[in-house]
Parts: sequence; structure tokens; C-alpha cells
Amino acid sequence: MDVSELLDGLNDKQRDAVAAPLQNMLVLAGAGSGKTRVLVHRIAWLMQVEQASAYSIFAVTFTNKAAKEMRTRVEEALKAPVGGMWIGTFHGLSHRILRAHHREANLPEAFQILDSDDQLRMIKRLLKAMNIDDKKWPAKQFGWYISAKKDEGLRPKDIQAYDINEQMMLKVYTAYQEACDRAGLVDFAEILLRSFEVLKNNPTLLRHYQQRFAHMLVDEFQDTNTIQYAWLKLLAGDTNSIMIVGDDDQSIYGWRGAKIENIKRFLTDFEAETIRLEQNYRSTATILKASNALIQNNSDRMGKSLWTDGNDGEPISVYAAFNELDEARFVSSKLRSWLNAGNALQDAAILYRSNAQSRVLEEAMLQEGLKYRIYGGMRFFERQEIKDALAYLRLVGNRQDDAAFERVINTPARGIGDKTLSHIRDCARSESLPLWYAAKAIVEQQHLSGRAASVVTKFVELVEHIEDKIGDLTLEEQAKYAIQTSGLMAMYQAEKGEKGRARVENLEELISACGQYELPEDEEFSSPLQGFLAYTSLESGDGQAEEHEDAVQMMTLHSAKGLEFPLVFMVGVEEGMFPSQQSNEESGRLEEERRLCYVGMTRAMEKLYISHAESRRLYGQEKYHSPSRFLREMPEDCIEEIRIKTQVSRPPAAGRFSSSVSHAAFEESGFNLGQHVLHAKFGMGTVINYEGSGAQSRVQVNFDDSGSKWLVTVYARLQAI
DNA sequence: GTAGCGTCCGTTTTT
DNA sequence: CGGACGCTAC
Repeated sequence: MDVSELLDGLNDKQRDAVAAPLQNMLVLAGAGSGKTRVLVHRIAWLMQVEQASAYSIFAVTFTNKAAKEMRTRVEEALKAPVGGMWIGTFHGLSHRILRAHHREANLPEAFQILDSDDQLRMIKRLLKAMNIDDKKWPAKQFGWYISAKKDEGLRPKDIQAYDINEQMMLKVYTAYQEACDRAGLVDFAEILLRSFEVLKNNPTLLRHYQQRFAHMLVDEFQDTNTIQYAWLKLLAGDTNSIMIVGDDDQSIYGWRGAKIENIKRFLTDFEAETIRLEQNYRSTATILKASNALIQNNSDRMGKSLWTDGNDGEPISVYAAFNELDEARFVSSKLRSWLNAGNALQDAAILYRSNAQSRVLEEAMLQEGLKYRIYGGMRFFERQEIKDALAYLRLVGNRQDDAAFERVINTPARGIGDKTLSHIRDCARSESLPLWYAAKAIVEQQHLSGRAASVVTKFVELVEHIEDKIGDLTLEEQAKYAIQTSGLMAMYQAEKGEKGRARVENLEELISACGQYELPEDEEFSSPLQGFLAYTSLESGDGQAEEHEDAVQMMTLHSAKGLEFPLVFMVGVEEGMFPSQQSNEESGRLEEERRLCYVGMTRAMEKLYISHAESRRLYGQEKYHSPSRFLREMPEDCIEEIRIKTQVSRPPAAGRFSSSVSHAAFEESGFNLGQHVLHAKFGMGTVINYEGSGAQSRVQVNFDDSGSKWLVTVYARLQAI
């Protein structure tokens, strides 16, 4: 193939990265600078120019979506499917190593993955058994502690507990790990840590992988945590070349262990060269100028400034809303015009700092008759009914799986109550047996009443029966059989209401998902079922079924990373909301908030609206937030303030008048904003209550005849704040 | 088991 | 304010 084809259409910097010699490299890739393109072309370059075999390529991402996109695009570039190449997520690839070497990892062949929900249940169970008051010691905190320690690569033996609090954490960590090991279960952090340890403790294995993966590539490197860094370093050894792509300005996951300093550490540890991708192909010059100015307020940056050879575009519009309802209405009315102008709703996104903010916006969309799609929330494979069904299948494959056992022992209800269950748990603990075997033992030893013994026996027989029957069935038939025979289907069919109907539908969808599942060819699974179970845990599935309806995209700023939209609204850009209250209190968190703002702004291609509300109902209380400091950090000439001119007139008899009023309109009404005006008559039966003066004026309008309270905001110039 | 009530708490999320 | 969770009374 002609090499030029790989470099055509790339800018100089992109070419430098794609055609770089075999050495360690950092590609500092700004938002919208074509980093995926570079990664994909680099892989093609390695194969076609450096004659690298597909087997020698190892590419890691954080999300399944990114991994999938990379694979498809590599195949497009090479015009052939690529077998043998390892492209996947940190967890996916680590899991693959664990599967291949489960013996060395001290795991049963059919070991299963605990998601965070399973993990929490497991901890709760342990707390009960250990007589720890979960009021005083919330299970969540243990979960957080355990994951954080594992992310740091720390086992209980590596930790010194100096205070009572940490001693308790450590005690539960130890017990939790023992329980997981006994049951053949690994949580997400364990997948990474265990895979790291397997490689580290088996030099032969390590050498094998090091020799194989001569070319390593890592995406979104700024999000790597300690264990991921160590894992990469171990695999890279002294000889392999590794190209990392990342953007320190887009590091927004520090709170869950990501170490932004890993980028700088990489430069020294790996003696790497740096290439900067600063040309942006996404946003207007105005948006970039404002984003650059904002992010310059952070310290310790690697340094990078985005530019475009495109147009300035429109200024960023800043809307000071009266309250959160007004803000939502503003957004919905702008979206209505956008739609009426012949645009697609799906090209627009509303970004907010926290999920709770979506509700008001949702209501406004509903009112305006605009379709919307909210990202986040419960994923398909995380749903209760799905997890119930999967638990049966897990237990069939691995009787040690205590988490699965606990989940289905009395689901559907079969009369196995707390008492029987605690007998089983006691026996399991004293004999160090998995719950399944404890249950069997307890029946044999006749420690149970006749009725309890018979229901437990029934359960044991049920699981064994399912195992007997499904051996020769297809995956789809296996799932169907387990869901039917277990009584889950009947149980959810009996559940009344919309909820029950949805659950039945989901179970049916699970069966059909089993039918559609294709066992990956080049990955070794002991059975299709095991492949499917891993798939459900590692790829929890989309929130909803892919809606092809034209709808506005609503999501948190975090979930917007990596996406782009012609039209973007950033709402709630207020002190206390964004930056969030706690980021202001905890040291070092402010810069991450600023990066989050930077991420949000750089999602916008053509037009960006930023709004903040002067008053907002929060936790049942009215809060008055000032505009976010981030707004002040954007250059004035990039910003246009919007005020909607509204004649102040007598409002309808009921409801809330929450429109805004311009200085002009207010002055026309005979009021001078330069002075305090208290309790003045305004229109028919209106009382004005004017608080404050100058920059942050607030005006309340009370209608004494209806008794309802009206608020009118008087806007001050933003620069004055 | 579960409806109903009271209490508590309140970023961000992927795997 | 409202959702999640746990406890109590059937």
C-alpha cells in the first residue's frame, strides 16, 4: 500500500505522530484535534511501514465504546479485519489475562465479576456477620476504601492502620477479600490488580507478553490511575515502544483515582518525546479563545493552546436567569427556535454539573413538546430483573459464587427466610465453605426444620436441574430455560403495573440478547455462557435501547467528554453549583472543576449558551448563587449577555411570573435603578421590594391582591460583578 | 413479604 | 424538596 495514503489529510503534527520512529511518545492531544485519527493511523503505519504484526499491537482505552470505535476504524484503514491485535479497555484486557492464567491468578475457571452493586451487597452481608453497625460504618465507605486501595495497588498487608477508623476499614477489607477469594469473585479494581500481580509474579508469563506486545498505545492517558500506570509500565518492559495520547486539561476523574501526574511521570520514566496537537477541527475561534483563556487559570499545565483556521462564529451567549425554571424555559425556547429553523434536535446538548439538575429541564422540554434523551442512569445489565436472571446462570456455572447465591436463594420467594439463611451463613463461615455447599451440608446434617429443609432442598435441586437441562442448549435457550424454570418470569409477570411489564420485557430482551451474542473469535472462553457473563459485567450495556428518534441530548459534563454537538447549553454555571460547593472547600479540586468547564465548552462546535440562575431551589431551600467565577475568566469580547426584554405588566391571576426584565423596561416604568426603592406601587396593586443596589440587584415584585409572590430580576452588567 | 411511614442525606462514573 | 433505605405493622 501507498504510505502516503496513511498521511494524506493529516496536518503536520498529526503526521509527526503517525510517522514517528519507534520510541516512547506522548501525544498531547487537545479537544477536537483528531487524536483517534492519529491513533488509528499510527496502528496502520506500524503494520504497513514498520512491518509490525497484528499480534504485536496492544491498544488500551477506558471505555468499550472507544475500544470498539478504534477497532472499527483500524479495520477501515487497513481494509481488512484485524485478528490477533489486542484492542480493549484496561478491564477487558486485564480480564483476558486473568482468564488465560486463572490458575496462576488463583481463580476458578468460571470466576465471576462483581459490579459495584454486588460489591456493596457483599460488604453489607459481611458487616452483619461481623456485627458492625452499618449506621456508624456505612457499607459505601468500605466499598470506596477497598476500591481506592486496590487502585493504588495496595493489599491489606501493605497497609499500616494508625487510627481506629482505618483499622476498621482494614479489617473489613481483609474479610471482604477472603470472602471474594473463597467465592471466586473479583471486583473491578481487583481485575486490574490481580492481573498486574499475575504478571509480576510470573516472570515467564511476563516475558511472553512483553515479547509479544512490541507496540503499545494508550488512549486518554490522563485518566490512568496508579495501578493502571504500573500495569502498563510492567508490560512495556525496557524494550517495547509505547505511545500515549492524552490531555492534561481534560483530566476530570481525579476523584476516582486518576492521576494527572502520570503524564509527566511518563515523560521521565519512559524518556518520551512530546508532540502537541493543537489545531482544533471542531469549534469556532471564539469558543476556542474563551476555552483557552479559561484553562490558563490552572497551574502546572503541560501547556497547550487550541487554534483553528475556521471562522470566529457567534459569541458565547450568557443568560442570567431569574431562577432554575426560567433557565429551563430559556433553554427550551432556544431549542424550539433551533428546531423551527430546520435543525435536528439531536445536534443539541444540554450539559449540567449534576444529575439532579436534569429534572427541571426535563419538565421544560415536556412542556415545549421537545423530545429529549437523558444519558446516565441505570444500565441494562444492572437492572434488578436482569441481575436476578444472570445470577441463576452464574450459580449454575460456579457454585462457589456466594453473591449469586445470596441473590437468588429466595428470589422468587420460596419460603427461605432470614432464619434459614443465617443458619446457612453460620455454617459457611464456620466451615469456610461457599454458601451453596453450606446449604447442602446443613440439609444433610438435618439442622433444619422439615419445612425449611424441604424448601432448601428444592432450591438445590432447581439449580442442579437447570444445569442438567441446559448443557446442550444454545445460549438463548439456556437463558430462556433458566428464566422460566426458576420462576423469575412468572414472578415478574405477576408484578402489577408499568414496572412489572417493563421487567418482563427486559427479561425477554435479555433472552434475545443471548441469541444475538457472538462469542469473540480470538478470545478463549470456556463456554459461550462464560463469554456472555463476562460481557454483561464488563459492558453494562446502554442506558436505554438505542433511540433513533431525534432528541436533545441531556447529560452531565462528565459524560459529555469525547462528544461534540453543533449547539451546546451549559446550565447552572454558578458558584456553589459549578464549581461545586465541595470543590471549593476541598483543596485542589477547583482546578479539576475548571477542566470540567473546559471540557464542556469544547464540546460546542458552532454555538455555546451558558446560563446561570440568580435564585435556585436546592434541597427545598431558595439559594442565591452568584455567577460562576469561570464566566469571569472568559474574555469579555467572546461573550454576549442576553436579556430578554419583557414588559413588566400585571401577571395572570395565579401562578408565577418569572420572566426577566431589562434595565430599559424597568426604567420605562418609572424606576431609577440607582437607588433603593422599597415598597413602591407598581402597576395595579403591585408592590416592589428592591433589595441591594449596583451589581447584584434583586427585585421582588409582590402582588398584594393575589397574595402570591412575584420576582423580577434586574440585571446588572456582568463585568461589574 | 410488603405497604406505608419515618429518617437521612444530598457531585461527578467506568469498568 | 424528593429519593433511597430501613423499620414496623400487618
